[in-house]
Order: sequence, then structure tokens, then C-alpha cells
Amino acid sequence: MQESLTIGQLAARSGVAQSALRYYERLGLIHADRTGGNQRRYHRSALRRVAFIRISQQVGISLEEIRSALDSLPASRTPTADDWARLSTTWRNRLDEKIRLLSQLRDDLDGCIGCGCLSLRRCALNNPDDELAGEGPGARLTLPR
Amino acid sequence: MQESLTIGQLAARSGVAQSALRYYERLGLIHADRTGGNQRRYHRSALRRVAFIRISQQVGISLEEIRSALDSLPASRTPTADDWARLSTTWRNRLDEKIRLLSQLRDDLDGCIGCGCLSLRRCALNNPDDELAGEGPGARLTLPR
DNA sequence: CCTTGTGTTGAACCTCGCTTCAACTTGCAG
DNA sequence: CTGCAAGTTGAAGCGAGGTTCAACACAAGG
Repeated sequence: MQESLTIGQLAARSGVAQSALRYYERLGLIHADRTGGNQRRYHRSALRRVAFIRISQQVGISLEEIRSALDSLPASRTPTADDWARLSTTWRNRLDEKIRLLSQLRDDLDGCIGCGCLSLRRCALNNPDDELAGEGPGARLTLPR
Repeated sequence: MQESLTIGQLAARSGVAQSALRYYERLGLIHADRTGGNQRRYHRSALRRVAFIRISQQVGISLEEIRSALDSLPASRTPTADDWARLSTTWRNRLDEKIRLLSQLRDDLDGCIGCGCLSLRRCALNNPDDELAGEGPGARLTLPR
């Protein structure tokens, strides 16, 4: 049983391209030891980090944000269950928030399907004279960014 | 009460930058009539279209996909409630799917918090000898793309 | 009429998240 | 020892989704 992975192996097992792994390393998201001949050798824990990165990306988090989250993991020792749990909890909250937002969006859309209007919470058909037009130019149809 | 909007007004009320609106127009997502002096004048319905575009983006849909969805709306007449309802229904399904995915992700993460493992459904700690290593290189930690 | 604010265009530039390439080095099997 | 797959680097390129800029035209009030 081997104790370290080549970049090819990590790529195959994580499903992430080698070029992406090198890119992650440049950005400081993952780390590799080097052989005498300068080749990367990854610790098994790299699999977890990479999985975490891809999960986070799916949730729409930038690599830079992910990097700073991962920075909270100790570099000196193998992360413990507690270390990961801390991160997981933070991320869980983000997921919850994201889910809440999407659900709200869906429900708003549903609520407006009858009139075909997409103004969300400020239906223009229910409010034909733009009575809500306040704050300068007018009513915003915008979503919170 | 005015019946058309300048680009500045549309930008202010939709919360989308003028440059982005022009960009959307180049991509064929929105349309503007022109004054004698070649300035854009938007129909009120443009607000709906723009709102729809931003909503769709939030759900992770590319502008190209959005364009082709919007193409299903009749160019010749003002879209009816039914036209929008058709679109809304399609989009509602996408939202549902997205929400389902995120929920699953969250639950998987939760289920694994105890051990600090992030492998999702194939916990490496529960499976230390990599027994699932099949198909070539080994067990995948990958998420479905 | 003049000024000021809005609008117009195309071209260039930007960030993010990678991929591709060229030119070279390592590692391992036979 | 040879040969070939796998790894290394930096630089360049790409596609999405815009923003910025320069140089110019139009609109509305005083």
C-alpha cells in the first residue's frame, strides 16, 4: 500500500485535471512534497482537500475564498476531524443560505406564474401604476447580489 | 407616464450596468427600439426580461442558454402570461433540481462531519483500505459535474 | 444658442478558472 | 542501459461575462 500519490494518480482519483491541480497549487490551495527529482508527491489527505475544493466550487465559492478557508487548517499537522468539522459547519451554513435563497426564488416565481410576471415581490401587474417607485429612479426588480 | 425607458433608466431600475445591457443586446438577449437619433428606447417588458436573465444567472445558467430560452418567446407580440408561464415552469424545474443537489450535498457533508471526512458516500475513514478502489486508478471522490 | 448630461460605437482590456504547448527531465520496466 | 511513459516549467491562449475608453452625437433647460 503506497503512502503518497503522483499527480497522475491524484488527477485520476479526484477527477480533476493535472493542469488544474498545478493551478490549485500555484494559488496555494493544495500542497505537494517533492521527490529528489522534483516530482510532486501528494499525501492522501490531498484527496480530501481536492474534494472539498470541488464541493465548494459547486456551491459557487471562488477559489480565493476557498483558499482562505483552507488556510485555517493547520499546515504543521494532519488536520483532525475537528479541524474539518469546523470547516464543514461553516460551509453547511453557506449551503443552507444558498438553498434558502433558491427556494425563495422558486416560490416567488411560482407565486407569479399566474400573471406571467417576473417582478418578484413587486408584481408590476398587481401594481400597474408603479406605486412602489421610490428611491430615485424607481422600483427595483433586482435580486440581491 | 412614460411608455419607454432610456438605457440609463433601465439600468437604474434593473440594477444592471448599461454596459451589461448593451452586452446582452449584442448577444441577442434583449432588444431596444431606436429613436430618430439612434438612441435605445426599451419597452417596459424589458424589465421583465432583464429580471429573468439575472434570476437565471443566479441559478447558474449561461447567457447562451438563457438566450435560447428567451428565443421561445414571440418577438412579434408582447409575451402573454402563458408565454411566461411556460418559461417559468421550465425554470422552476431547474431550480428544484439545483435545490435538490445542494440539499444532498449538505446532507452528505453533515453525515460525514463526525469523522471529518469529505469523501461523500465513500468515506475513506470507514473504508481505510480503499476497498472500493475499482475501475482503474481507484475510487473516485469526484462530484458529478 | 450654448451648455450639460446622456447616449452611441468599436476596440481594447479585465478577471476567473483553467488548458495547451514546447522544451526538457525523471522514473521504471525490460 | 535503453526506451518510453509520466512529470516539470513558464508562457501563451481561451471562453465567459463583462468594464473601460476615446471620440463623437443627441436632448433638454436656461
